[in-house]
Amino acid sequence: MPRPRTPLLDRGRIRAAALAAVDRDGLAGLSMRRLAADLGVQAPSLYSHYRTKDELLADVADDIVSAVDVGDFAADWVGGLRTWARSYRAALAAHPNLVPVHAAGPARRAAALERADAVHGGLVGAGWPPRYATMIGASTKYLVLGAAMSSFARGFEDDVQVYLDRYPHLDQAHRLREHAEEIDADSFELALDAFLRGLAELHARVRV
Amino acid sequence: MPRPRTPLLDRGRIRAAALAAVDRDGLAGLSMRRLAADLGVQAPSLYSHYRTKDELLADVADDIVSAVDVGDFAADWVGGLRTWARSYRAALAAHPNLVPVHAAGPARRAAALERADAVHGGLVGAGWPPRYATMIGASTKYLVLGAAMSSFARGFEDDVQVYLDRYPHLDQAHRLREHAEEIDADSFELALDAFLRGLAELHARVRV
DNA sequence: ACCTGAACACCGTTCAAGT
DNA sequence: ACCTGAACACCGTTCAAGT
Repeated sequence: MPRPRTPLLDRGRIRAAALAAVDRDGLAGLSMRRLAADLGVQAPSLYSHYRTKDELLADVADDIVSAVDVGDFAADWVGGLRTWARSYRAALAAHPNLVPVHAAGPARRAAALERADAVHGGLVGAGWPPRYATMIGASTKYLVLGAAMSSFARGFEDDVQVYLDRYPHLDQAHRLREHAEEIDADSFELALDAFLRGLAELHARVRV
Repeated sequence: MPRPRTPLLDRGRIRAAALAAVDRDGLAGLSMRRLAADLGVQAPSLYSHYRTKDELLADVADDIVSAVDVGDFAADWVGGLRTWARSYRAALAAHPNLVPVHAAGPARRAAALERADAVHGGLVGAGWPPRYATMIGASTKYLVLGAAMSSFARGFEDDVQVYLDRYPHLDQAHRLREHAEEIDADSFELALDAFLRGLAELHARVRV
């Protein structure tokens, strides 16, 4: 096979194909060989563009985080946090199989670091002591990552018999799956609302 | 090799070795071959006791969940939630590499289902409508799983140079790692406190 | 019933060779 | 510079054979 005039691959095409494969087959279902096959090349060709599979996945995750909105801290910090959390959760929930990669932290991923920087700056600018800004950033991330990854509703089986008899309070649990998306979204909104409400109370006390 | 008088393996020993291996090498580092070697047998021997690696991991996860305390709902639901969330987070954080397995949901794991049942019953018994009880259970699980898995503080590098210049508000981020445990624990307490405070406000409104 | 060696169909990654 | 085939050191799981 002669080397083609224009390269067969580039990093963008590899990322797009990897994301599609992870959405389709799950994180465990992604292999460099299958990904290469999707792109019409052999597996080792990928290593001309990405040094490892992990580096590729980190880059895919950073693409997704680019859609997260941290621009609402100017007016008030509660609104800034709410916009951040909602857009963060929406971005992650669109590709739930990739959430474990986000969980690894920003480390050296540029888009993720820019967001962490903006959130911290927004909170400190609103009067939160740096230590609290760190904790609030962490807390919100816990909520978003937990919500995006764990899909409470999808964690139950839809077979009634599994829960009947032994778990009296779970007699409706088999119905969770069919409304999973709605329940997960509503649960996240409830959690965010309660959390921000509690934070606002705390804010008054911390400023003195 | 003759078959020994007493079996070399049993499910309990396999689970204990698997948990130790996951704590040591991470979830990705666990292989049935290495696990078998740790136990002094060949890999296929494991399949006389567990049908698949996934089934083994689900069982290990269920062992861990057995330590979670859901017995505090009798007096008041806020205290019940707090005890549940704290003991849940502590149990998971003791084996953070295993959190993705917990994230898969209770499904058919007995200990996990008993806890889900008790939490739902406790909340409904305290006057929450079933729909809210579901959402509160989900919300709390988001917080716990997110906190146990993502370790906000460990997500940053401890090299100063990585963040300097480009991310002005992250100028202290390289210090996060050395206080990671404390920061993660405090952040979780802050989140739980704010969340419960907000829920208490909501409770008053929902009961009318 | 429980354990073994051999085998099947996979992995991520490296490397010398081709253009 | 980019892609290839071959190879290395692994995987989870199955299965016939042993006791």
